[in-house]
Amino acid sequence: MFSLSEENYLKAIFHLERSYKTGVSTNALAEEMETKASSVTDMIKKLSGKKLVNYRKYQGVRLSELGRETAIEVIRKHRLWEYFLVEKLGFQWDEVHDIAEQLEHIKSEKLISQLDKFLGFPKRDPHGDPIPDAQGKFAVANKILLSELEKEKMGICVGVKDSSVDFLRFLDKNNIALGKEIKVLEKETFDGSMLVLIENNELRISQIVSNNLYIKTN
Amino acid sequence: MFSLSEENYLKAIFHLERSYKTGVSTNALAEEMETKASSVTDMIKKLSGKKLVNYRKYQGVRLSELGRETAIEVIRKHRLWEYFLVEKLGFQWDEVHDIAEQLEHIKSEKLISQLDKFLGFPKRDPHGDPIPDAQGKFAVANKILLSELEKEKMGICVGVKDSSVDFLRFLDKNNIALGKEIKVLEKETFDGSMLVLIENNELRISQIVSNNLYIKTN
DNA sequence: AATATAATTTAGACAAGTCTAAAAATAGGA
DNA sequence: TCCTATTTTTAGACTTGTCTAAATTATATT
Repeated sequence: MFSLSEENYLKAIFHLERSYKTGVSTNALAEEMETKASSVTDMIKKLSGKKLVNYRKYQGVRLSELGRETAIEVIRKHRLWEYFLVEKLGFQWDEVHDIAEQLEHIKSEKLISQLDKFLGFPKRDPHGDPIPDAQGKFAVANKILLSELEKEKMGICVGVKDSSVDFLRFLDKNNIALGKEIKVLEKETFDGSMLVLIENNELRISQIVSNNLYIKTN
Repeated sequence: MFSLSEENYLKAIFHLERSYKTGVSTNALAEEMETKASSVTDMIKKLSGKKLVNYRKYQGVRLSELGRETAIEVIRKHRLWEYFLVEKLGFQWDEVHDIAEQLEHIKSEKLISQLDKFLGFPKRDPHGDPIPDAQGKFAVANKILLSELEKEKMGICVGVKDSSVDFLRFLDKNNIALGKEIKVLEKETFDGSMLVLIENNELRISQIVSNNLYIKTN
């Protein structure tokens, strides 16, 4: 249907649209795709010709309905494969991204529907991100950043914002994992750090970390 | 490491080397790859430059040691994925080839070793073909064509030579599957057909079929 | 051994996706 | 508003893998 490159662009635009509500700029897309702005312009024209994006010169791009559906389908595949790699093949959550980047481009509807069934229709991938269902519907977010959690309140780790290998390794090293309960003991105003309790261990956490960890409350 | 196209050529040369012991001809490779002879020549030059094949103009190609190892690694991946699709995801054996053609090019050593372990280190894929182990060793063949089986002798179906969808469908329709015991009741000399017994059913089989079905004896 | 036919290679072109360098458009500050 | 800095687009080139058409080499037949 669509090429590997086209799918990757659609995915990147989808993710960037959260921050660029009025349209994703060429430079932002170039940085996300680790390529040059001129290459982005070329590809945008192609996507536009295929009715996958809406584009007016110098005004940035936005996904069309078709483009959004396609992007969500790729994201669905990516997250299902990540779940498979962790739950069935015993990978760590910081090892799966690059492999899923390849697997997400395999073309077979039946493969994905059977995989979904085999995995028990999981709702979230190992990083806590929702897995779209076959109709493209996401589970609702219902999560806040740890940094937004008030003193003395508690919640459960449900996801990470930054899923870089370094950050995931840091979390593992400090025994922070999805599903674990976390309680805010103290918040320092001057540097934004906080003291938290996780499995009876007190831990001081920087603002950078608390800004990258999602918590489900109540 | 190597491109998708390069891997496909190596795999094709590997398979053709069984019939073309002295070197695989350009035309044979072109037919196998469903491309033109001139494209094959171009690619062979590239493979030769990468020390994957031995090539002298007009003399056909043969895999180098490196080329053979690479081809076997791709075949290992293909067959492990086929096994996964049938045994874990519930696919029929005639549906898996095209999907495995895509999955075989995913690059990750750990993915394959973990998949192998998850599947219980299977020795044969759903078509009865041996799955090379991590060192590239194949299980020994020990099989003959049904057409070579003598009257009154019996054996077990272990594989197919032609794994076209049509042929696999035909086998399913006639209740012939891998692992089933088959006995030759009669052989007709004039048309090569034979009467066989499979699960208490008598069945007349043409020579074309018996030439495409592998049997393990004793 | 000469010649016709078949197989193979070469030459030049094309599409996809990328790049560099230059041109054009936009945005922000005086 | 005008000018400058930034962003974006265009033009032309390159790589990979493919193609057609023509040239070359090998094979087979007499």
